[in-house]
Order: sequence, then structure tokens, then C-alpha cells
Amino acid sequence: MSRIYAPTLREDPAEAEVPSHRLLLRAGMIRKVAAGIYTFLPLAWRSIAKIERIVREEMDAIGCQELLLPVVQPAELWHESGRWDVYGPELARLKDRAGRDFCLGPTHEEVITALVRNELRSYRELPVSLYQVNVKFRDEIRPRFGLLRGREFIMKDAYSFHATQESLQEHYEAQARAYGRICDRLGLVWRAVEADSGQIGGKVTTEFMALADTGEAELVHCSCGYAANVEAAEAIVPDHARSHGREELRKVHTPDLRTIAEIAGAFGLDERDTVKTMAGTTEDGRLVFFCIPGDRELNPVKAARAAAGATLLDEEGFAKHRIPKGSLGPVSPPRGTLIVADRSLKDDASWVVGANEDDYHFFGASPGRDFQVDVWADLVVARPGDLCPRCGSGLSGARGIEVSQVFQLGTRYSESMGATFTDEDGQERPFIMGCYGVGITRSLAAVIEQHHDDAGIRWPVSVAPAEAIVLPLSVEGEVVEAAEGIAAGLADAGVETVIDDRDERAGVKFADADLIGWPYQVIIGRKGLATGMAEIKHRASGERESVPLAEAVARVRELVAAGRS
RNA sequence: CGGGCCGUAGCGCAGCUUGGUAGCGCACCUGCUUUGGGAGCAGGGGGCCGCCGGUUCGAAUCCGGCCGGCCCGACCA
Repeated sequence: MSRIYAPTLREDPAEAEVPSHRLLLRAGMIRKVAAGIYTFLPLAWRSIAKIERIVREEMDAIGCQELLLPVVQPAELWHESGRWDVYGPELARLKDRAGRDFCLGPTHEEVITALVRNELRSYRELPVSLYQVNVKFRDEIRPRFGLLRGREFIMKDAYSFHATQESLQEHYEAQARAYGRICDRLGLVWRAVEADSGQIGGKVTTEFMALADTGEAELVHCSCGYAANVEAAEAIVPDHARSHGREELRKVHTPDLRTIAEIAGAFGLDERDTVKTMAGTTEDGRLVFFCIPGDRELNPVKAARAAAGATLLDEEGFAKHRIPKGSLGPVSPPRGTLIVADRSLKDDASWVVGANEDDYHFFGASPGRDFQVDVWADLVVARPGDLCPRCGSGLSGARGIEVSQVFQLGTRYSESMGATFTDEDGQERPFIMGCYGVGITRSLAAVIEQHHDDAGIRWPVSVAPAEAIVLPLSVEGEVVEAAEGIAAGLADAGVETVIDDRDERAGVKFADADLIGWPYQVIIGRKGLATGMAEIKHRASGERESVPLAEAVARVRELVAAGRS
């Protein structure tokens, strides 16, 4: 310990908001170099090595082979895939001395596809699955929460190449099972959730979420086992008073009432008794109105899918189409407007909507009589209280940290980059691909989010920088000798052990041991020594036990063995 | 990119309103005492006060610009 470089902080750093960030800084595990960029000090590096070892074991076990791809990647590959122009400012670009364009890899599909297209020619060589553990760089809009959203981070990414969809499916499921085991071994409370399949659609993907209030992702889950990211979840809005009977259409003067909250408030309605209309344009420039329950959020991915890749209008768009923001509705919209409505409104025969005229709304607008709905679709972001798409019970909500994700890519990269093999029938076909990522450094933070208390970190044995620490409480020869004996005995017994032989007072050693969070503390003091006893403190539970000095090594070995995974 | 807040010793902060040449706690160094839950006393070291410019006899303090950081937002009509 005296030689471990772990500069602990007594006070909370001002910049840290979430527990993992605060504790990683205080425990002397990380230091910030720039926004979202960190140095990993020895303790963090030991834990990272353990996470990596678990990940490697699970990857190797399903036949995935490790290699290493470059961080600096030539622009040509990204031009081939088409992502050089699509990726945006998150992609860090640079030039070499000759002025050639390069980027720092935010992900490695291009490089690995370029590799295999030269090396794999026949279906006989497939499937192949390759992985690496490497540094990634993404120039995030807003890095925050320490390691939870950094710009430079460590990731395990695997890529698989298949001749058939069945083969991909099989490996995808093997990866998903491996990811579940990884989460278990890291000591995480987690859920596999249905995830956003992206604007392109048709992709199969699952995210692995460590449940935590500090997580940036919102998810819904059900006792039947269903779980989904709210961005991806099918929304089944429960029935309620929205099923109004048919009324007469009334145009109502609503001066200065723009938002749903204002309209509902002024007329004593519940927000869900109103209809919110949002405007967008389809890929070919057609105006489209999305109508959803007033208390709901539009899901842009669902909106795009329902209406030919539609995106919502910005301020310029409103000006260009000359429509009144805050008073939109499906009744008498501009000529040619596509009306897309959320399917939960189907049973409602009496809508409160904007009149497409400043300061006026319609009450009692009825689909089929006062306007036509062109498309009924699921448009809204799911939320707790909605019904489970599998079993129909009410969904619960939770927040999560996305620690890993598995993804069926299909031929997105192999086709654009000309990566093909010759199939059984002599035909050239693009590889069918999958990719699978584990955020190593994010997982480290996620473990801390789930395993800490006011005093510090409470590492699971599998991820701890070391399994046990020996604390000699005084500098007297006898105590130090006994402590060194125990430490040597533990090391011989195969327990990863450190000893805090600093010339510090007992209180300092206790506080640092709790802060850093070694799973087991073996405390050797003058008092105990007098009766031949050592004390073992279990950091996770706070439990303490007294054991005879001679049995301390065996007892710790037993405890540690039970906690390993 | 928009809004808010903040840059003073390694960390946490005060000083700025009212301009006069920088301070507190922790950490660090030396000595003595202490030694099972972040010790006590005494002494000591450490600062381009984010950067550039302006005002002034004089700027950490007032003004302008820039840079950096943190928080909130960036579909929620």
C-alpha cells in the first residue's frame, strides 16, 4: 500500500455530480485531463484489467477471436461506407503531414470490413467472429458524469461475418447470452432491453442496461420479463376518459393559448383530453401533421417510420410553410398535408385541436366527419403505466446505464464496401454481419453506481482492485510483523492482497480502506494481538468478525473464493 | 449550438459590491507529543488571482474580448 499510487481526496471534487464520478476521483482512481478524457491510475487500471479478463473469457468461450485494430483510420474507408459525410462532428478528424484525411475511430466497422473482404473468400471459412479491446474516441456534444459519458473510453467490440441469416441469428444469441454472463460476473443488476432500431429500421438489437437512477436511458419493464428502452418500446396507451362521444364541431377563441398546458388549464381539461399536433416534412418534402394525445411525447423514430422518413420542422420550416405554431390541427390543414394520428386516438370521436389559425382551436373535431386521418400508427414514446405488449399488464419504469449492446447489422457495411464471399452455389454475396460492444470503462462506473455507500465504493470481489487489504493499526514491530505475516500468507493462498503499511493513524487507514472499497479488510491491532485475534471487516455488508490470527488467512480465502466469478 | 453559473496554492473555498500589491481549511515539509475511525502544538514552503487588452498613480477587484469548466436545454408547438 505504501507504494500504491492512489492519491485519495478527503473532500468531494466540485465537478463531480454522480456517485461513480465522485468516488473514482476521491479514491484516486482517475484524474481528468480534459473534458471527457481521463487518466486511469493504478487502482482503476487493476479493476479495468479484471473487467477485460471477464469479457475476454466470455468472448473466447463462444469462439470469438481477439485482434487489435488501429485507432487512427484513413478517411477513404469512411468514404466507402458513406459515413464520412453522415457521422457529423462526433467523428474526430485529422490530417497527416501529407494532408491526407484520417479520423479517430469511434467504432471499427469500416476497418474490420476492409480486413475481411481481402482475406475471407469462401462460405467454407464462415462464420468468423473477431473482437478487440481498444480505446475509442467520440467527440460527444456534452461529455458528463465522468466515465459514464466520456469522449475517450475503452470498449470491447466484436464483429461477426456470416453466410446466412440463420448463422448470424445463432451467433447473435450466443453473444447476448455471453453479455448476460458478463453483467452477472461484474455484479450488476441488469436488464436486456429492446432498443431503438434506428432511423433505417429493420435491424435487430438489444441493449444491456445496468439499472441505476443516474442512468441516462429510460426503460419500461414488466413482471413477465419484457423490457424495452422507451425510445423503442411499442406504446399501448391504456383506455381512459379519452373515448369521448361525438359532439358538435365548435370553433373557440383561445387568445394567447399556445401550449397544451395552457389550453387544458383554461378550459379545465386534463392534458390527455386534448390532441397535440406536431408538424414535419417527409423525405420528399410533403408536409405532415402528427396528432398525438396531449399528454404524450412524439417518438421521432416512430414518426419517421410512419411517414416516409419524416423529420420535424424547425423554426424556418414553420415560417416557410406559414403555419401557426401552437395552433395546429388536422382540420383544414394546408392542401396536401398528410395526417398521421396515434392509434390510441382512434376511439375518440371528439378532439380538442388547433384550428391552424392563431388564437383559435376546435373543440369536438371528429375524425371521418371533420377531417380524414391518412395513417393510424403508434407514434408516442412509451412510459410507465402503458400496457405490456406481451402480456397486457401495466409496465413499470426504470432508468439504466447502457453498458453493452448487440446488433444485427445485416449487409449495411459489406454491401457498401464491397465485402463479399463466394457461396455454395458459386454466387458472390455480401457478408451478413453483426456487431457487439461492451463499454469497459462505462461498466466500471456502472458497478460503482450500484455498489457504494456514503463512505465509498463497495467492490464486488470480481472487479475489486484487490481482494483484501491488511491494515496494521500501529507502527509497532509486533503489529507490523503480524500484519506482514498475514499478508504473505494471503498472497501464498492465492488471494490478491495489499497491505497498508503507511505511517498513518488508524482512522486514516480505515477511511481510505472504506473509500477505495477493498472487499475484505484484515485489521491487526495491538488490542486484538494481545488475545491472538484479527478482525475481518466485510466492506459490502459492514459485518465484522473476530478470528484467531492463525485462521485469518483460511477465512479470508474462503470468503474471497465465494465472491469470485 | 442556446441559456445559467464558475475560473484565486494539489483539493475545497473566502476576498471582488466600496481598486491600495492575497487569505482560510485540508493536503505538503520540519520538530515534539499522540497512535483502533480522517490527532495536537509549534514552525515552514508553495500563487503568471484562466489569457489578452483597456480604465487608473495603482487592478484578483472596474470595463471589453477571448479561452476553459460545470449545470440545464437542444421534437415536446
